[in-house]
Amino acid sequence: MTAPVPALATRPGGRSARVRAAVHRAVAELVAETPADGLTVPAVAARAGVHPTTVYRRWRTVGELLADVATSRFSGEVVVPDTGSLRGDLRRWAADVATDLADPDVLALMRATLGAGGQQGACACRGDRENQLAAMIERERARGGPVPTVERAADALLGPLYYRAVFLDAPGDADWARGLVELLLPGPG
Amino acid sequence: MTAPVPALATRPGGRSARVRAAVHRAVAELVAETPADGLTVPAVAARAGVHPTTVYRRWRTVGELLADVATSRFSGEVVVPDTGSLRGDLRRWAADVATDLADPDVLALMRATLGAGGQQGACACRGDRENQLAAMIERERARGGPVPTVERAADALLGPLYYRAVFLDAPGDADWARGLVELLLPGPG
DNA sequence: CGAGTATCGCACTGATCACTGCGTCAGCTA
DNA sequence: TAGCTGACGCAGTGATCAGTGCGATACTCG
Repeated sequence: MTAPVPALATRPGGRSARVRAAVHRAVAELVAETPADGLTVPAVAARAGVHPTTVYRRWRTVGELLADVATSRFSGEVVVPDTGSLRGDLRRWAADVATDLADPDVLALMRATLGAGGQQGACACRGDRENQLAAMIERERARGGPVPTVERAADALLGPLYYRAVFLDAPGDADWARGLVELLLPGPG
Repeated sequence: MTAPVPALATRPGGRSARVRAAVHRAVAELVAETPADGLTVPAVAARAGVHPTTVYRRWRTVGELLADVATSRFSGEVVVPDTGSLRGDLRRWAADVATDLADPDVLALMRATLGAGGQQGACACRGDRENQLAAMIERERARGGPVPTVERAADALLGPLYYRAVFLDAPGDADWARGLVELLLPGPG
């Protein structure tokens, strides 16, 4: 958790960044294509047009590589909206998350990361979703409105969203995701 | 989906069943021990005291093997309670599921199955949890009580339960699981 | 623009894995 | 108890993978 990508800190620009991007793209493509396993370092390197040695050096194992890719993928795709009310923020945010999770490639990446990355990979798949949730709730609290706990909001929103995406074949759509918010927040819809 | 274990149908007793049990136990042990990946057919065979050829024949790939083990593991561990009321049934059932998911070995098996088994593995991890939920709800409906849809119950119960188990480090305890039921069912707690 | 340093590519090795005929043995049935 | 069928173990092969020095290259900083 201290330095997932030690190389990027010392030399951020130029070829290193290019190699990193190519490897990330290769991982995403291969995970989306291959059924499930079979994701090996030589395969990733060949797809990225990079020597396998490079991948072995920068990322120790396939699990760390997947966790790194997942961290990048699940951070920044969804932004925290600001509609003026907690209900509006959560509705838009939940719909965005649901849309993001509906992508089969994202799903494949998440499953592969869970399998190979262990606990670290699982946390990478959450990205900063819980932090975004906390930010929206905190903003509402600053406005003086009644707010649920972050824990409860995560149970009511992230739980169903991720459960459907990972374990069911049919990911929820945006309307269903917005409905989750109505169940979480009492009062007039 | 037609015949996950073709061998068991024709010759259920004796050595075949013994081999199957040994392989299942070996998979569970190895998944619990090894960090994440590295689960190979030779390793499983060696742990089970079985020749690798046998594993290759009965289960085509590691993914199918994991899906088979997960199906066995996640079916039958939790039974449908019958307390006389939907609330009581769900409370006990949710607590049982939470307790089951708190086992790190179960968690490791689930993550590995998700990673290697793809969609089939994901369904295997649910086991017959949704069917159990549907059974409890259907029984309450026969009693004439108000019931939520199975979909909503799954979102409110299985969603948080599985989300916490897989993506968070801290699985929910039994009290928290019972609290989920109170949020699902309106009225007096 | 030049020196310094980190990163990458190349060639190589040991080890492991996935997979296939063939003979043998155990379990079902009459 | 005897015959038959199917599952298992054995030996072996081609292929792939993980991991390691060494030289070359590209980026950063003074």
